[in-house]
Amino acid sequence: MSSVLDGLAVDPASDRAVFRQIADQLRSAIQNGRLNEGERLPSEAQLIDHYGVARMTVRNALQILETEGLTRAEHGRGVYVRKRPPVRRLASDRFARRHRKEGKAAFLVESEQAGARPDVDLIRVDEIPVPPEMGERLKHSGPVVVRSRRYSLDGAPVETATSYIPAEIARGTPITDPNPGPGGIYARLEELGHTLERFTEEVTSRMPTEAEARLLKMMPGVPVFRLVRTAFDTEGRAVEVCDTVMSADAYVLNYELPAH
Amino acid sequence: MSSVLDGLAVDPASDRAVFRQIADQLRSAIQNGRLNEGERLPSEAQLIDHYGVARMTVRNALQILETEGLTRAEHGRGVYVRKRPPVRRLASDRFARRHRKEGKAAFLVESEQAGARPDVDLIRVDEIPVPPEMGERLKHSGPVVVRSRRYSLDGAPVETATSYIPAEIARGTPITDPNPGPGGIYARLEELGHTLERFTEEVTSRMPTEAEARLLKMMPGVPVFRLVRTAFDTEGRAVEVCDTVMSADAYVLNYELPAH
DNA sequence: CAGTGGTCTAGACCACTGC
DNA sequence: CAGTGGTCTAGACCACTGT
Repeated sequence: MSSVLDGLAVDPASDRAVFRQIADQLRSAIQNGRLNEGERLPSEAQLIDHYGVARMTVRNALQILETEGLTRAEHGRGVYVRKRPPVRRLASDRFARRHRKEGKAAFLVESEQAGARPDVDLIRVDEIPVPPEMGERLKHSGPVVVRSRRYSLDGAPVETATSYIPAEIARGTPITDPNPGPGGIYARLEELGHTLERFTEEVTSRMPTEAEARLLKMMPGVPVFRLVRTAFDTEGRAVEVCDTVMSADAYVLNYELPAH
Repeated sequence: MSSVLDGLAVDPASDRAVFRQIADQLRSAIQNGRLNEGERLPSEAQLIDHYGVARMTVRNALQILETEGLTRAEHGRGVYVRKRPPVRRLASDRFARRHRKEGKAAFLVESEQAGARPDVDLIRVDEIPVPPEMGERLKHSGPVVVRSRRYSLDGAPVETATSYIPAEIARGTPITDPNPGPGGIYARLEELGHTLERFTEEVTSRMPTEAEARLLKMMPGVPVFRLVRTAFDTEGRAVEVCDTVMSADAYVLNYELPAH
């Protein structure tokens, strides 16, 4: 019976805790390919037998790997080496006007290029007093129209987005419809005379909240990107802020910076 | 004796596991300010008494909060609500030539603006065969000069960076010195005739490896940004790739995108 | 020293999966 | 059904902190 555990043992006298040593050995088995993506790890019972330790010790070791995002536990089935999901690469020109000409919103265009089936759900439109953070970004203190929605690829949720638009701009326009029409809300803003000139994006990363983990069906050990984009028109006015939370394992963000 | 636990209890009959209920209650105490930054949580013993559960149950609850980055445990002292560290905001024009004119490297300039004491250590310069990923980015297959270093702010490590420069460009120049001189290696590259025209940056986020967590002295539950920047000269040639790993709680990345 | 968290043992019962 | 991971109990000894 050959196994990934062959020849592996822990040193109870070591400074390093036993459960960390076990985690180290399983981690390197994953990293150098003795355990491949999607393969099952030895069961808890097997690890208990092999290392001669208590169940808690084994479970602490497995928890480390799960927290690092290397494995996922499936109740009743086993612990598996996690597969890396297909990633969505965001180009720095993804909001360029030429991509809107086709009458499609950014998310749909990119998904098709990536060969994945896109989906949008949980669409909600409201009018509320502007939240303080968004008021600062918009330099606006009146009410705002809030559009929130969730995006999925091949049925897996990857991103939630919430847009804030000053109500005086959006009220009574297709922007307040669940489906704002071809080209998305940026196309509508331009039709309303707010020709878009530039966007700023602010990117942070952290562990998801419980609510985010549930909405995005996230595995433990995966962080989120928070990306807040502000759209400015040619008069320098901020006309929209979009607050996006993305499962970080599904994204690569690309940006282009000038040298001058 | 008033305490944050006053009136809190768990429902053993609930679908939600007891340790998750305890975590939920502590989490909301943190989020709505009944427990402030830097304050100590009730000790394990107090939680055991209050909820009438075993120690493992309490520890599982505390582990959730630690994984979420909300608390840190200090051996022998207690469990504390984590303070958010000062963040470093990276502007999209941080590599603009005008910022080099003063003869300072980007990191030093930004740190001074932020009012923090910068530090660079663990500097290493080597010449090695190009690693495959970097070869692709550089479109280069020969040897490369590798410069690695670690940056700290006010004594706290925040970022490691490794630069790859084709050896035919860097060999025998100040780029191979531990201290490459005023303006950093970008200034040296321009003196060598490689006027820089643009940079691309690729941003991802994930949990740190063990080695990264150690080097950056990271708290559990904090992800890292990986930022890979490629510098192109006016002839369109990639002259440097810089592979950066940053403690995500210490950074906000800002980018500017054109709309056309 | 007492109080704290870190590690570990040796069980128990449960819910889920696949045969 | 047997095997898996999920939850929980009730202890033990240790290392670190502050008084």
